[in-house]
Amino acid sequence: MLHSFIHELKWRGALQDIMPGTEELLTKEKTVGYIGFDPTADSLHIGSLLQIITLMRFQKAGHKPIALVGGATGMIGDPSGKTAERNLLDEDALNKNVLGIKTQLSKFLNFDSQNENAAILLNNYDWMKNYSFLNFIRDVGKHLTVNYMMAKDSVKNRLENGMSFTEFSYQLLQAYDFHYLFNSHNCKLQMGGSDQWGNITSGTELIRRKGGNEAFALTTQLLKKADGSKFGKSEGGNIWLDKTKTSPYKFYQYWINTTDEDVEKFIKLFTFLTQEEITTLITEHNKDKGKRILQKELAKQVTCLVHSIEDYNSAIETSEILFKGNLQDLAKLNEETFLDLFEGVPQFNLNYELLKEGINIAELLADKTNIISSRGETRKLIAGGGISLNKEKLNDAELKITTQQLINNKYILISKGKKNNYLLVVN
RNA sequence: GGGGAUAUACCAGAGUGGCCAAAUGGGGCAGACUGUAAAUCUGCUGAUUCGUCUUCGGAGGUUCGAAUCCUCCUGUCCCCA
Repeated sequence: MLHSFIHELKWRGALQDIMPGTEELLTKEKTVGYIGFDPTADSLHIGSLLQIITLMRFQKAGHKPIALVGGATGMIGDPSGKTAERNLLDEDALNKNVLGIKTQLSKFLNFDSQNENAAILLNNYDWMKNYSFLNFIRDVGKHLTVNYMMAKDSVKNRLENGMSFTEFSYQLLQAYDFHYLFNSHNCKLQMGGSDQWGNITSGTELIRRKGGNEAFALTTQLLKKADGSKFGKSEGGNIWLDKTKTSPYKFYQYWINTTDEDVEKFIKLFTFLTQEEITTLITEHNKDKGKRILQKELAKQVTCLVHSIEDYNSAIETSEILFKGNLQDLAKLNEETFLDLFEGVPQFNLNYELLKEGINIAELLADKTNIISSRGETRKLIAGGGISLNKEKLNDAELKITTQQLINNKYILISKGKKNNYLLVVN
């Protein structure tokens, strides 16, 4: 059981860098390992999902995971991968973010203390808050040279345009975290995305220089989509794990839309299906790619992991109606089902009086709601066949919308293109 | 401190008195094809009551007319010291 972790990361294509000796360590003993999450928002997004899953695999392989929330490091801001100095978060926001992220993380790992390898959730603010600056630079700063720190990519890339001392010190803080966990929790391994390699090795270096001990590191691939765009973004922004920020429907849609080119890679990275199961799926998929077997399975697995089977089922139902349904299907639904189905669809409330008189479609979409940014744009879209009302394509840009168009005397479904749906709720 | 260059829409980048709401490319959005994929092709991409109105770093000015000329200011880059 213990030997399988690295092997698994490898066949899944997740492994980027690994420090020599790491595999031996993991084979030899039940290891404590950690990954840090900085509280830059009150929810994690799917960019962090791979790290969460890595911790889960780590635990499943019999090791003991620590999920570290960076309440302290989050106050500083990690310069890795950033081209410009960032604004500091204020304390209130930070506290809120820490709390949100803690709640999320606790869903994914097994914290049952009955288990020998129960996960632990820690916040580095707890050991940093009373550490004085003077003591820190004496105890920690003395062990790493500026020369060493400057050699890191995260710093080098910023020398041209400047970087505050604050961000420069980030790697020291992260290094100290590792050192602290090494001593307090016997944590010998730090994992993370490949952009964290520099920060992580600062940690192993600190552990070596300060106590003469050996610690280990591995990083996972930084994901990019086949078209070069950033993974985890859609036109609406980040895909969040929090369902109030990204509805399970939208979440499901993100995964179902994975291109053929990416889907094999993603299903290996983001699911817990076995190698055999995945091989079988790939074979099936290749027989008829039009069936999108891999996309469907990927979307199912990830939606169930992050949300729930119920959320997955309603995402499917909503998708069915939105992509294959027609006006009759919509009209058949009773109110409760209707609202359930469209829970994940952006909604706008309208006053019934507006429709009594009838309102121009362009005014409705551009002024009364912000579905489309301007009236001119709305007209152009309608002229190009890009707008549907209750699943029926519009061709008249001067159309008056009245209560006649309401489904169940209350709803109007607007579609912009094939994939963007909006529900107008009229009261 | 001295000299020079440059600032144009989401980005890159042309435009150097009227034909400029501003070429072209990328990106984005929509349509066709398809499989809610990719590639390809087509249209759109400042607002508008379609008469106009606001826009080319900022503020003034010249002119019948300014992205384009002049003055000042600001930002960025380069060279010399």
